[in-house]
Amino acid sequence: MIRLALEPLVVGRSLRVEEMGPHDMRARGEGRGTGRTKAWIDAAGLLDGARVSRLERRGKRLAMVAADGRVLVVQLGMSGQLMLAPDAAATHRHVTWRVSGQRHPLVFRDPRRFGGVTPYASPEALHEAWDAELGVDALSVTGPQLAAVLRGTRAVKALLLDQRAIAGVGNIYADESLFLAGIDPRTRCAKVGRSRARELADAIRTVLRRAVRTGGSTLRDHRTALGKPGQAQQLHAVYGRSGEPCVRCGALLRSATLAGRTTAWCPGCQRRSGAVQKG
DNA sequence: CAGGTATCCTGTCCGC
DNA sequence: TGCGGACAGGATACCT
Repeated sequence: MIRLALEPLVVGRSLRVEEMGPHDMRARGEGRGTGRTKAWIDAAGLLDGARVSRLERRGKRLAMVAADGRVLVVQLGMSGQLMLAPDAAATHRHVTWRVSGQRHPLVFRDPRRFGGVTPYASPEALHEAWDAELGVDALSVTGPQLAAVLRGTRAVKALLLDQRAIAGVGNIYADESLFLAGIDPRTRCAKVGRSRARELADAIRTVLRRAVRTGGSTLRDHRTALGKPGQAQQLHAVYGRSGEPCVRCGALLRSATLAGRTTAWCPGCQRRSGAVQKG
């Protein structure tokens, strides 16, 4: 979504770092302080004077690849925004780039500072890192690919949140995908058979494509790269609806903490694979 | 190995 | 109106 929206606005254009926020952000392998660390200044300033040749995305990470080979990856975390729009909020801006030929700057802002930027010396270095840290991209995951990582005793919900297994699924869309596939989030990975793995892969692609098409889920702060609220939250069948009746079967939706995250599901529609369901 | 928990931050909402 | 606490879209370090 963000990549699709920004691509026509920044590719082929040059960047100037116009402003840097007062705080440093997470830079891989570095701690954070209240002031600016050298790592942060190096990362945030990396694309100063660079011409953007393309944008690449895998999972939740977006890479801006410069014509001279420099690469800057942006991760938004929980509250991050990357936008080129007239109404980008002025607070919590961490990097502001002037984009040649564009009236409005490109802004990376993130109130909670869970996001960050990571510099790479080349596209090769970028891909090497991504291959090591990220699994197959969720927007195009296939049944066999998912089946290959569905091993072990952990809950399938935990696997969906593991970016090394599948890259790009977060808490909302993990729950929505499991609902669409009719799988109980507590199901152990190894209990998910091949056919259900395919159904889950289909569900993940469907849910994410829908979310991309509708601009993502705006619960509060989220905005598209053009500054508009998303609409995907209107499609939520289970996320944030614990206690309400299931849209499919009417049973009351349950919730529990799983893999450290609030998890909602329908006890009627979603079942554990394999053995007979038990309380 | 895998699960739970704490941690990094700020903003918002709710109950008192 | 103010205040404390719970909670939030993510990721990781560190326990057990």
